[in-house]
Parts: sequence; C-alpha cells; structure tokens
Amino acid sequence: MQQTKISAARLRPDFAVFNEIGIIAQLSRARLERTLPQGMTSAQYAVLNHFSRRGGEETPAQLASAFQITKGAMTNTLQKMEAQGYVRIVPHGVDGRKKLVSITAEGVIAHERGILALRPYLTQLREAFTDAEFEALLPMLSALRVWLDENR
Amino acid sequence: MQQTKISAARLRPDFAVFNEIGIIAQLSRARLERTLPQGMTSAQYAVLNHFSRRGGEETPAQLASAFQITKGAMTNTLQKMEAQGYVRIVPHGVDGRKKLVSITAEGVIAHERGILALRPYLTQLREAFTDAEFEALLPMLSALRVWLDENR
DNA sequence: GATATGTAGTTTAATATAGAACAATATGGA
DNA sequence: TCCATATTGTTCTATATTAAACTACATATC
Repeated sequence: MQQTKISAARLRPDFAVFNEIGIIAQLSRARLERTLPQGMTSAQYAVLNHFSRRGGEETPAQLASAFQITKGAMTNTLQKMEAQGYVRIVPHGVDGRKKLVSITAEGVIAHERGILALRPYLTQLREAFTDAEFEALLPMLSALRVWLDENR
Repeated sequence: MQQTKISAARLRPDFAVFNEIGIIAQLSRARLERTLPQGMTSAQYAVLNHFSRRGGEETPAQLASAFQITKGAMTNTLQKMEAQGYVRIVPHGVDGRKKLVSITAEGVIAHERGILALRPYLTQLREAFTDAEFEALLPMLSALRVWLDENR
C-alpha cells in the first residue's frame, strides 16, 4: 500500500471533492489514532479537545450532535472515558432524562499528552501548508457541511 | 440528533479544516449508503464507479491503494462483489501472486442503478452549489491528500 | 542455482460504529 | 389531570474496517 494513483481523471468536480475528502478523512484519522498516546482513540481525543476549548458541561446528546455520531456511539465513548477518569458524568438536576458531562483534571492532562504527541506532526504540516491555505477552504467546507447536515 | 452546533470557534484553521472534513466524510458516506440500492455499500459503489470510468483490469492491491484501504478490506469487498456477479476475478497470467479484477455487464447495470438512486440527491446538491465552487477546493484538497499520503 | 528479501492476496481477531429497539422521563393539548 | 407524543440515554445486533500473521510466489544477490 505504498503507491497512490487516483488520477481522479474525468471526475465531476463534486465527485472529486467528496473523493478527496473521504481519503483525507481516512488518512488523517488513521494518523491521529497512530500518533495519540496509548489507547486514546480519535473519538476520545475529539471529546477532550471539545471540552478543553469551551469547558463547561454538556449532555451526551449535545456531544453526539456536535460530532455527528449516534447517541449509542457517544454512550460507548463516554463510558470508556469515565472509566479512565477523563470525564465526570452526573445526572441533570432538573431534567431526569439528561446527564451532564464535564472534563476532569485528569482529562485535561490526557488532552495535553495528546497535544504533545501530535506536536511534531502538526509542525511538519504547518511547514508544508500555510494558515491562509487552510482558511481559504473553510467557507465552502462549512457551507457544504451545513447543507449536508440539513439535507440528510 | 437534529440541532447542530459546532460553532468551531477558536479553532486553528488546520484543525477546523480537518474537523469539517471529518464531518463531511461521515455525513456524505452515511447518506450514500442510505441512498444506494439495497445491499450496495459505499465501498462497492466506489469500485463500480472506478471501473465504469476507466474499464480495464486492475489488481486487488492496486484497488486497495487507489481507495486507501487495507488489502484485507479490499479482499472482503471484492469477494462480496464477485458473489453478486458485479466483478470477475481471474489469475494474472504472468505473475502467479496477482489477480486481475474487472467489471461485468451486471456490474455496469448495478452501477447505473446506483447512479439512478443518487440522481435526485445530486441534482439537489448541484442546485445548492456550483461546479466552480467545488473546483476551487480541489487544488488544496489534492495537495493535502498527497501530503498526508506521503507523510503517514 | 541457492538463499534472502520483498510483494500479493487471504485469513483471523479485535474494534468502532450504525441502526433499531427499549425504558425512563418530560411536555403540551384536551 | 390525563394521555399522546417526543426526547434522553442505554443496550443489542450486525457490519465494515484495521492490524497482524500467514501462504504463495517473485526477484535480486551472491
């Protein structure tokens, strides 16, 4: 699995975009999982990342919605993270159906370990591409994501 | 799972791009699988699409490389497709290790069924976005994909 | 020519996720 | 107040994928 072809010749632009996006998602996720500390999955890292940026509490359903995965998958991820001590899950005081998830001090440390493990790779990436190049993609990618989300 | 937030605030541009790409890949793949005819997976559709565009024969390893999946996954997909009569798999005449995969008439028909099933959705998509918008993404996405592939 | 190294394809086991069914709770209208 | 409907989170089942081990064959080096 070394040579890559995908000449992508004669692909309509929309197909070509989804094609590239699918491969990028796969390669970046594989790399992420391989680079993160032992046993930390990309799903877990995403949750840690999320809480590191905004803190506070969120319900499992909110998290599932934010990451566009099913509630079942989120239950699974959160249970593992709670077992490792990365998050704390408490009942919602008012609404008996809900629970509230928040990051623990251990979770913050785990997140920092993740950042640290990724740093060399990110440095490499940022030597190859500029922030401006990434920013140029964002408006269209966001619009596309919103559209896909609204037109499931 | 209806409301979507992901305000993506304060995300560095590269993170934001990978974030959007991950979600787009997931949403588009889910939609694809849901829309394709009964029992046709996105992996199978990708193979059919590939051969419809270029015809000819390719080895399983070439296909695995083209789609960036493991050889094992490709073996699995091809075995199912062969059982359904969509592809033909024959030994390579010269190199005893290799096999050659090609699409069958039934495979072409299955591909057309796939296209047909997707058409309404694609039409919708093309009303929302122009070819030019997709084309504008391609150079950077391709560069990113190539870089990720070369720097695993 | 023999041996070592590399490559193609398959198999196996482990895992993450989707999808559907479910119990518990909440909400809003009569 | 009561009841139908919606929502939250969990569980269960099925499946696609990866990673690694393995077999068969090919190629290069001595």
